[in-house]
Amino acid sequence: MHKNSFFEDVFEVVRLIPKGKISTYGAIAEYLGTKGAARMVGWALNQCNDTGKENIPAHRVVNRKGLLTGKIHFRGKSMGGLLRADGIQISNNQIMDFENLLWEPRKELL
DNA sequence: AATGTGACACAAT
DNA sequence: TATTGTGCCACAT
Repeated sequence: MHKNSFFEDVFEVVRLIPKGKISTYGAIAEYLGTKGAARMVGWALNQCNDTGKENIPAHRVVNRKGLLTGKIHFRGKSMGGLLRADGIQISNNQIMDFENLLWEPRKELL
């Protein structure tokens, strides 16, 4: 069952984030059973910039405070713009109503 | 095989 | 309350 690498697991979970919702690095790492690998989740998502992984809504993953810490790593379109396209409101790199929009795979995918 | 890295998370100050 | 420092784990080199 561990055929997929950690990165691929991350991609798979991120792909499941519904439009209009967002998740966090820590929540995803925790769901994958490696709670301490939150940083690794971000690094994995960095690979999303590569062609072929454009289906992955990396913009829906933020840190646990709802801050768009990863926006600087986006090439081309801005992270905030993509989130707004999902109907999410942003103010000063902070997702509005963050807690209400949070999608935790640990709960949702159970 | 060992060391370095990183889009985090948390505790201590 | 805001900063700072440390842990953390899987991947890259």
